[in-house]
Parts: sequence; structure tokens; C-alpha cells
Amino acid sequence: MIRISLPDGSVKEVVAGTPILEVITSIGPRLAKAAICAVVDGVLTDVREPLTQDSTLTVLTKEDTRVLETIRHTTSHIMAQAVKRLFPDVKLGIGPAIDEGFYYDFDLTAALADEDLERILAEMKTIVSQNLPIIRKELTVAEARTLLQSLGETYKLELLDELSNLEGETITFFEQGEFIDLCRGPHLQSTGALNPDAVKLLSVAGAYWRGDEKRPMLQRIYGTAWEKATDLEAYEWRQEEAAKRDHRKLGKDLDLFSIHEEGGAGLVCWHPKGARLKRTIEEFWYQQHDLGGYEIVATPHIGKATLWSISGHLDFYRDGMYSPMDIDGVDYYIKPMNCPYQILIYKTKVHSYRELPLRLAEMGTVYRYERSGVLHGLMRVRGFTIDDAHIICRPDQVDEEIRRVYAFSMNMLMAFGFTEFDIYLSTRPHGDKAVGEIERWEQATDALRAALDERGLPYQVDEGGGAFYGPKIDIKVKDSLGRSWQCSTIQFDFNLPDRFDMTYIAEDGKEHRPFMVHRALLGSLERFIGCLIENYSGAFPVWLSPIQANVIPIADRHVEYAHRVADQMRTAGIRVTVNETSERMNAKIRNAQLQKIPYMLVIGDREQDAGSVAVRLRTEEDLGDMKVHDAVNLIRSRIEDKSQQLT
RNA sequence: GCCAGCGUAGCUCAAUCGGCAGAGCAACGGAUUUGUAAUCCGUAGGUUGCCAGUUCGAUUCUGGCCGCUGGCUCCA
Repeated sequence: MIRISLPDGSVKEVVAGTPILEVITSIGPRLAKAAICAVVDGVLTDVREPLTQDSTLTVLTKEDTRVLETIRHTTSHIMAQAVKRLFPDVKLGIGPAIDEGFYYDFDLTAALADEDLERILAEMKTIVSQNLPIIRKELTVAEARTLLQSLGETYKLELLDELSNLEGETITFFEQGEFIDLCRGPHLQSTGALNPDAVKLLSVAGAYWRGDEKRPMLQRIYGTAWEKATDLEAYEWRQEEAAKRDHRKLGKDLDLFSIHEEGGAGLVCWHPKGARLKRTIEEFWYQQHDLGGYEIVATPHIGKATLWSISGHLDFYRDGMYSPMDIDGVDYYIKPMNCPYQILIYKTKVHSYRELPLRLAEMGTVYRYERSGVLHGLMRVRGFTIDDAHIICRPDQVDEEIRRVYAFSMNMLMAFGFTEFDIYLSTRPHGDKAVGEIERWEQATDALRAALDERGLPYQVDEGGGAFYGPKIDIKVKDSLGRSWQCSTIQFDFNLPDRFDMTYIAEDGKEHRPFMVHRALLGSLERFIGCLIENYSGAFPVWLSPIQANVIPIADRHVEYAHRVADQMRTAGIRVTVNETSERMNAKIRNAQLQKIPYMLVIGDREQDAGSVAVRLRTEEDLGDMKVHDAVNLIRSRIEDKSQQLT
């Protein structure tokens, strides 16, 4: 007998091997009917699985959001069944549930088009209406192999080979009608349990088998599934809202930047307003770095092959570099990274241990080859500016420096209004792929971990995910469509100090190798601005707004006073424009609103006589009449405190 | 790079099952001088991404290239 603990604190004793569903039935037949899946010892589990040891059991019904994973997984099976009915020669890849939906990969001779998605969905609805029971089966490896061979599922056979090594002898399958699939589960109890009105097939995409581009490309169908049709509608509405925040659309609407076919893919042109935004960020960044103990440097855009050969870039990073250009018979490369030149600056003299830590920083523009298919607005480009710095320090300074730089990084990101991050700690790659002594790796990794723990924010550890040259912390922020983009990175480097033979003279009068840390806080300025645009939907806090105030004279006779007001504002350091077109006031307000200008200063006879302005906010709030200097003070204080508040 | 889709005026989008390419906004000219999200009238704007091919005729069909979108892979 084994003991099963239930959420209400009660305990049921059952024979080992009793299926979960039987236990649930003994709790109540109604619950058994409503049960979609279960959580056993914290793991999402199919209700047909047997309980083999003492465990805690939670039954999930459709009220629990965790069942979505099960619903989506079953939907992917139903989709695969539909595809198999329509295209009998199809071979199945994998079909998991993902964040907001599911996909399934198919090896199919015919190319799938949107019309096919409609046909597939129609067939899926048929399968739902047939209400086929979903049966869980346990087979031995040999039985499983025979079954998959008879089905001709070569990809599944490959998966089976890996599974049979890992999981011993029992392989689970799920069967619904004529369809059977190798699968761990959990699944719904029948195809009829799916709500066909809450399912949508979204897109077809190519995907390499097992993510390996040397292997066949399969056709992946993405879809989404929910409990209720209203949930699907809510999801679609969220997608539409997210699309409105897309930085590519807002970049155009707000006249921030452009990328040109004639100029080249992935090469960004900043328009006046976008460049203003970029400059504001840079000015703040320089100011913070002055306060933070950094020395600002500047380095060239191209460099001789010699440099990239010493640094190892020509060996390890060649794929990311552009072809050399010939200057007087010597190969020069456009720089993909800033570090080698900063190291040359370090090496121009002998350094005492007293000088360290040395923190060299620059806004360094680099160019990297990116395959055409991965380019994406400002988020993935071929030319970008990194807010790059290299911290060179003694071993005894590592802890303090990492703590400082991590805090500096978080403060910087938070100053720009980001509050949600995904933080990763990547440790030493396994095997002999990593350079540098193990002790150094350990010291460095401990320093990174300590800084993260001290701050107390949750992070994930990517074991073995570090670069070959050192462990690192990565901080990612999410875009409007939920894709996460790396901004900050703090990376130890045990490679370049050796390659460039960097040294300092310690107390013992001998040369020692310093630690070196690469770090970027904003990452790529281009990407960072893309994230900023999406984070704020283009309605930037006042200090970042390219235009902070727009003066709106009601009639031509107010234009002169409007300019006097604007001059006062400008003198006070406010970025202000005057709308002197012959549009009506309503149109002027609308245009300012569409440009997401935080303050609209309306001026008519009343204001002109009183020496005031009528302040309207882009939030549609009307602050009414205000003396000009009061308006100036209000806007100035919102610029200075960098808040998102306008009042 | 690979798979699929897309590319029409500055922007958003129509249209042509192969037969003179259209609207709104923006721009420009004029009138209007307006009180919190679009004043009216007019003018101009295009080798339908580029290059070939098929055809009496291609923006439409075919091929190549460039670019964009969604993925795969990689990364700031």
C-alpha cells in the first residue's frame, strides 16, 4: 500500500500501481469526469498514469490554468491526426505545447499553405466531434520499435532510441482512433473534451529536425488552444495590442528611424527625433559613467588583421566578421567588437596594482555579419553601438567589482523604466572547451553568484552555458510580443588577457595577470531603444521624449506669444515646438497626441492676456491654466525626476 | 543561409481571372482664424521592389536577385 496525500490534508491508502484516475473516482465520480490532468509531487501528470509510491496528488480541472498545457498538447496530437488524414504520407516530428500554444513538425512533400490550415482545422473539428477516447499505452522498447517501424515513423524511431537509453523499458504512447503517437503526456481523456471554438492554427514555418541545420527541414504548424472561445478572443486581442506597440511600426509613426534597401539590411538611420532619443540616453550614460568611476575612451572602426589575429577573432569569430578591405596591401577588418583596441590602450604603459581597478568604457559601434533571415527591426541588426566597458582588476578586487557592476547595471536599466528581467548565470562549459584555470573560473563564478544572491532577484543558472573564455551574467528584457532580448551582459574573459599578455606589477614587484570583465549595460543601443519604444508604446517619459512640449496657438494672432513661451521653455532646457500651421486647434491637438508629445500648451486670447498657458497632457488630462513659469517648473521637475508621471 | 508568405504614391490600403492603376491621410496652392483627438476647395504625386523570360500586350504568369514578415539556427 502507498499513501497519497491530497490538498485538503487527507490521505488515501491505495495499492501501488493504482491509476490516478481510479484514486480520483474514489474521491468523487464528478471530479473524475472533470479531471483534465493531475500534479503528482509537483509534476504535471496524465490521469491514466499509475501511482507507484507515496506522493502528493492535486487534481486539475479546467478551472486551473496549468491544464492549458495539457489542452495544447492534446490539440497538437489532434492536429497531427488531422494532417495524417489529409496527407497520408506525412512523417511526424515533435509536437509540444509551448508558451501560448503548441506546434507540430511534419515531414511532408507538399508545401503547406494557408488554405491547408483551414482544411486541417476543419478536420480537427471532425476529430473533436467524433469524441475519440484517448488511451494511454505502455509498451516495451521492442514493441514500440515494431509499432513505429510499421508506421514508418523514422523520426519517432530516432527519439525512441534516445528514450530507451534514458528511461529504461517502458515507453508510453497515446492512442485516439486510428492515430497513435509516442508521447509522455499528459492528455485529455477524449478528443471531445477539447473546445473546438477555442483553437486556432496560426502559421506555417520551416524548422530543422532537432534544430540542426544539417538535418532535414520540417514544416512546423503553430497553433494556439484555450479553454473557452473568449480566452482565444482575449489572446487575439492581446496580440493585436502588442502589434500596435511594435517598435517597427512606432519607429515609422513617430519618425524615429529607418532602414533602407539601398543602404543595406540591418543598417539603421536615425531620424532627428530618434537621434535625439539616442543622444539623451548617451548623455545620461556618460554622466552615470563619470559618477561610476569609469574612464571614457574612443577607438577606431577598423583594424589590421594583426590585431584580430592576436585577439583570436579571426580564428573564433570569423563568421561574424565582414570580408577584409585592402589598405596599402594590408588586410583591415571592420570591428565586430571593441575589446582588442581597449586592451591596446591598457597596454600602452606598465600598470601598478595601485591603479586597479581600471574601468574603460566607450560607446563603440561595431559591425557583425548576421544571416539575412534573423534581422529584425532594431532588435537584430548588422551595425550597432555597444555601451561597452572593460574592467581590469586584481583577483582580490573581483568580488567588489562584480557587485558594483551588477548594481550599476540594474540601476541603469531601472532608470529607463524596466522592471521585469530574465536573469541568467552561465557557468563553465563542460569538457576541455574552456580556456583558463579552473580556480579562476570558480572564483569568477562565485563572484557572479554572490552579486546575484545579494540583490535577491530570481535568476536561472545555465550550467555549462558560459562562453569558452569565461562565465557570465546575462540580463534580458521582454518585448511586446513576449520575445526576450538580451541587454546587459557581464562576462569574465580568461582568454584575451593571455593573448595580449596583459599584466600589472603587484606588491611583490612581479608581473601578474589581471582579471578582465567585459560588460555592456544597455547592450546594443539600437536594441535597447527598440525595447524602450515597446516598453512605453512610444509614450516616453518626459526626460526621454524627443519633443517634450508642443505649443498650440489657437489663431494666427497668438503665434508671436506662442514663440515667446517656447523661447522661455527652450531656455529652461525643455525640447519644445510650436505648431503654426493653419490647422484648427482640434487638429493640432490630435497631431500632438498622435506624436505622443507629453505636454500640449494651448494658447488663445485668455492665456495671452494672462501670460499663461493651458496645459493638456497626452493622457487627455486637462490641467487648465497655468503661469508660464509654473508650466516650466512642472515640466522641468518631471524631466529631472525621470518619472513617467506628467503631473 | 534554410522553409513559408509578402513587396502597388511619403504613409495606410484598394484594383486588374493578362487589356489606359485608385482612395484616404500626408505634401503643395488657396480660402478659413477656429477653445481641447481630423475646416473646406483645389493641385500634384506611380516604369506597381529590381533584372530577365513567356505574350500582340505583364503590375498580374515564370525564373533570378534585393528587401520585408513569421519561424529554424546564432547572438548585443
